[in-house]
Amino acid sequence: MVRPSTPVTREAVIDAALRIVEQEGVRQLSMRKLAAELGVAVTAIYWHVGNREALLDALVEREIADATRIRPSGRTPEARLVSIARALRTMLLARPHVIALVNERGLTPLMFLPAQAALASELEAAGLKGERVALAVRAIQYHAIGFVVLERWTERSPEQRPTAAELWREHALAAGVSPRVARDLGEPFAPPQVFEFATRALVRAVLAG
Amino acid sequence: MVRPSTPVTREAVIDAALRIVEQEGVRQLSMRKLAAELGVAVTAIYWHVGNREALLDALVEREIADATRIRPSGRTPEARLVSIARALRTMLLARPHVIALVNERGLTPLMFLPAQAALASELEAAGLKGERVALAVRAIQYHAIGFVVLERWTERSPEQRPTAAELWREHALAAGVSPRVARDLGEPFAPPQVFEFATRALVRAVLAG
DNA sequence: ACCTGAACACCGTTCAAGT
DNA sequence: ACCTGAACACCGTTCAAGT
Repeated sequence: MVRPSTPVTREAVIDAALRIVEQEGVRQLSMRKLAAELGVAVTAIYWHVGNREALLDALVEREIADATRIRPSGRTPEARLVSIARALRTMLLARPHVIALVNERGLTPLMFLPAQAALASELEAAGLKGERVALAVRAIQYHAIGFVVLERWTERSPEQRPTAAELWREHALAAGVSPRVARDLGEPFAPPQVFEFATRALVRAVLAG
Repeated sequence: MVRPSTPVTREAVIDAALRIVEQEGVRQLSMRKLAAELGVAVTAIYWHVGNREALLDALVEREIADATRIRPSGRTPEARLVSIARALRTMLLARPHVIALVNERGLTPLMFLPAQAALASELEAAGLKGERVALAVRAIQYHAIGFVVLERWTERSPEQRPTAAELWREHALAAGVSPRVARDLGEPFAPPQVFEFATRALVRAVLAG
């Protein structure tokens, strides 16, 4: 993986680090590995970016700059609000490893400001007033972000050892749940479908007051 | 922190590890620190628990065994469903560091089975049928767990550098949001209140179909 | 300005050896 | 059965020294 004579720049270091972080996760990013990949001594990295912490700062800065502005689409308030939540989900799925880093660095408000503003604006346009607006903004925001975080978790985690299906086969009757529902819960589910369903329900309830 | 002559048992190792994990986080759990705390050589730990990974397995096993069964309370379906979500939140807040470990070890279905069963049972009792039941179970489950994960994140993260208040002071007008709402969004919020509001809204919408 | 090698204080883990 | 010390292969980081 050693690139012989290409001059190493700060940008190149950040590029390489970003690649490792996105592909293998933050824990796999070691200064020595990075140096090896760039074909320089470990200490050269330190000259360019300071240290590991500062390197992660630089990653985060770049990712936040890339975060696209949110543009609501649709004609009804419900559709427009759901479209914001959907955009939030898409943005987070495209930046899997960075969210935690952003948060550690205290830049979460900055990152989610566009989405918050869009939600608030739509909710006011839909007629919501007073303290209910901020409450509704946060409810939708937490719902969307929390959902995606869990969704990513489930994707990344290894196969579950007692399968959901196995568990539901054993416990269905004792739990007072019908066979049909027990079977459904034992099967894998499509996150986008659940996200759409839950978001739509939440938005509708929030608009109804 | 050296306990001189007390015999070190497997249980004592797990106890000490659990204390470190809950107080300082998983990353701070090092075999050497653990050994120092117990007053033995590092390698003694290995005799008792195998290795670091196996030690974390043991932690998780104990925590799952401690996870209390969920007992819905309240008279209306809405109240009972909200009470399950609330119990889920309480359980997770009491076990901050363990959720990620449980998930890495593939034991998530096992941990959340009681809550899933309780939700499914209540939703069927409320008259929901067919595929909508499993969909609703997952919507509520993801909502509750996702919310708490974010809530913990926000608590643990350092002070945010551009304050939400500062950001909202600058951007309020450009974003098309009223001064009142901008001020509200610039202030810190009470997670339990938002959780209650969002959960109630979601549950109501799910029950309405 | 940019890079190197040596060194320090940390890790997790293995292994032969002690009682 | 239970514990030790030495050793190995890893970390992040600093520093004096090179061009």
